[in-house]
Amino acid sequence: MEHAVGVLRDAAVGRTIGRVRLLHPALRRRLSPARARTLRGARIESVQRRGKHQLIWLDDHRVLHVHFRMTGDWLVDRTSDPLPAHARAAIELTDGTRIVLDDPRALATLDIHPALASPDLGLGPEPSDSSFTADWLRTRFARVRGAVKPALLDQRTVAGLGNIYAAEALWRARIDPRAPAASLRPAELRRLVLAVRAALERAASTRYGVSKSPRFHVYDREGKLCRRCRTPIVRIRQSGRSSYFCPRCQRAPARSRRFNRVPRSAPL
DNA sequence: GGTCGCCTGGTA
DNA sequence: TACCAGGCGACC
Repeated sequence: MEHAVGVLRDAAVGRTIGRVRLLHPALRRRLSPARARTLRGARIESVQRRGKHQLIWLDDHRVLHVHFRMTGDWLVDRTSDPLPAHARAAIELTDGTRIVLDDPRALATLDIHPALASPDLGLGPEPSDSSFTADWLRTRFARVRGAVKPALLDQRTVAGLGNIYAAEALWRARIDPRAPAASLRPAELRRLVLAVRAALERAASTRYGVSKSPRFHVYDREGKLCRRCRTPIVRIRQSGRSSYFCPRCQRAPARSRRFNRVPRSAPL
């Protein structure tokens, strides 16, 4: 994401939109071509990332709001070039630059927000923000009945964390993805904060090929050996998504096991 | 909370 | 051919 935003910023800021082409019916259903036409002549003032969202601020104070979903990316070329195979939208600038939304699965979204209405994205803190703390997680998770992994994927908990890096972070923090979110102890929450940051920093550096170490510790490693304890990695399904974890070094917290135990006084 | 549908492409 | 996919909103 950081990379994509940089590409967009370099190509677009300070330039003027000539036209925006919507090249896939799903995008045209969401944003009418007539509305897209109103972007003509707008100057791009700045580009901002919030979580997985990209906000393109225009000089008329409207916001062009882009979300890549699964497979979106930017390709920058020239208006005169042939369109790439999976071009779903194209932002043509008056200087001849073309910013192509390349998106094989065509799940990315484009929206225009009216002037003076800063979009409410419903996001929690960025992982790097000082407000993303163990205390914040404790507050969030206290109201959650379900497992920690789905709770961590909720963008209101932390902005920008996806399925892969949620799995990676839980592995780093040695937390069972099935553990009830509300059962996590302070020490685990502190580890989780650091682990989320570490996992995402790793994601950013991998993007540039800085790191030579393997891409993932657990994600997509079903049956392969845990890098810490050599136990085979397990894949399960949680809220419709794959979760990968090490059944040995990501144990459910001791406290939740105690909670689950039937009290001695309870009748059988 | 969980499941489905959106879309298309890669892989077994 | 079937299943899988890094997200998310609509729906139960």
